[in-house]
Amino acid sequence: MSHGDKQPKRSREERDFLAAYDASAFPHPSVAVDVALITVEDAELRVLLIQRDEHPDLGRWSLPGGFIQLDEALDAAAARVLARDAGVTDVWLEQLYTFGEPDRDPRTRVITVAHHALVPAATLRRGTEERSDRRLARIVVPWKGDRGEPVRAIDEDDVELPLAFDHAAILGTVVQRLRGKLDYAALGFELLPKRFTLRELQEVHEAVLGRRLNKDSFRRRILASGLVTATGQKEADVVHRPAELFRFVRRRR
Amino acid sequence: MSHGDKQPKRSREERDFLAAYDASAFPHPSVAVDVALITVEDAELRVLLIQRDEHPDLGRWSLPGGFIQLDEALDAAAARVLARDAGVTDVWLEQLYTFGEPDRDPRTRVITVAHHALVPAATLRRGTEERSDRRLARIVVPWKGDRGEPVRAIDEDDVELPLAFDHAAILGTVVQRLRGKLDYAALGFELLPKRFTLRELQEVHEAVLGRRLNKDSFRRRILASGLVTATGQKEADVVHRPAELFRFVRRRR
DNA sequence: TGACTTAGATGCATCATGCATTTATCTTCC
DNA sequence: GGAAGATAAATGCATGATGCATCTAAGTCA
Repeated sequence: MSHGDKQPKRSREERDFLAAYDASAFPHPSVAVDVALITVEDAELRVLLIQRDEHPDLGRWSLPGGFIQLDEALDAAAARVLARDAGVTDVWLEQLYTFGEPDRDPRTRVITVAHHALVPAATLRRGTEERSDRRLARIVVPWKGDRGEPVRAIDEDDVELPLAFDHAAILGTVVQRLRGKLDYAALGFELLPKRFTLRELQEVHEAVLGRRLNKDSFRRRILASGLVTATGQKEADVVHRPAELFRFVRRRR
Repeated sequence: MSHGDKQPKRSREERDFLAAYDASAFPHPSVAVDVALITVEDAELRVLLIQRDEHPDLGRWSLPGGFIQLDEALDAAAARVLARDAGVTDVWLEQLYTFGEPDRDPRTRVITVAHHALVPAATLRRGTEERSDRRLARIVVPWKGDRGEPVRAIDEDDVELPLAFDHAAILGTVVQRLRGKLDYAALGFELLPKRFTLRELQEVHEAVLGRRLNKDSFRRRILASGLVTATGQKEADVVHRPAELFRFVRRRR
């Protein structure tokens, strides 16, 4: 996102106004960020959840999140929360949508700027030590297409994890947005290691979209896009003909 | 957007926690909404701008906006601002993106949840009395595609209107989003009167996309979509063969 | 009445997609 | 060592969408 128009020169009068400005003259809401850290493992869409150890919604599962600091940009707050709670840095991270229903948090008015982040499963497993209050939960999407309605989270033992606040709705919006962006943005690569086969890329796309894709058409489309290039290497340890390994090529503008 | 998970039953302990919660324990930013009210007139994308009569950025042109109230949903605040400053209600209105760079407002930390609204030009001209501090400015997009970089605003006398705060960047994001949604969302109809010709619809699409479209392909695609239906009426007062008037049909789910 | 303009239909070449078929290349089992 | 089983990867073809050219229709205006 592009910000930072150069500041105009300010008059003496305007500087006086700014010096006298009292921001506390009217009530302010709390502003937080929540981050849905998404990965694909075993051809299924997953998200990192943390069990709340405080009221409200104690015991329920939530996205990593926290209140923003007054001198901190929104994406910087999201990156901070992600590093603190998930131990990951330098991942694809984008603002998603801002949730601000007056009653979404029982404490007080909390507006949350939801973000989503993508990371390869291998990176996440490496960074996330096993803690009982963390789960890489499967996202179960009870709708087709781009409706964006709430989703459910299921852990590895097929137990549903009750979600805190409106995080089921936030995750529904995450899935909706990812499905919408997958076609024209190079998202799939963010979920894969540096080298990958076209089948792995297709499985990632299918996990995000929640439907099967035609293999030949997918291959032709990806190869024609110029987004991948063959490495000359082949995958190993498979019980069939090994596929060629590709890597992502940043698109020329 | 789907919110409002039914609230879980709260324990006595949790209710005590909530009663004792002190939201003022840490500093809060200000939260505002800004609304880009977009229309298409003379095959050009336009936006309603208001000249600021207060510091900061006095004299510069800004989107309608205002601080949110503590008991008010974000889209309700956007609708309130739109009714107050533009006199329009019941228009297509959607959240766009949240802008929160720490220095985007010189007064204090102001995070703004930007929205965009679409309205037919005829409706807007009817609702907007002529005021010297209002302009329906042309949006000049100095980039192609979906880059989303800042844009410029030009009034009817070809005078550039300097934009307040980061509103040039907000408007750039508006154009980016509209271009992205136009294909798969029924946006064009929001910018047209109830009955319209396919040429008018195409001109709206071209104004949003900033490029010419193939006429035959556009006609076939729209007619095949099932989103429009012929009314049997024809346009009047044109110096050539009159085109059939169509109306929008809400898509069956 | 004819010039002018745009609407709207038709035909065709091109390209993307879905599907079936064939061959290639690996592991595992006998 | 060879056959079975799996998937990779290429090829061919039918189908549908798109871009483009052409032709006719239906208005206004001089």
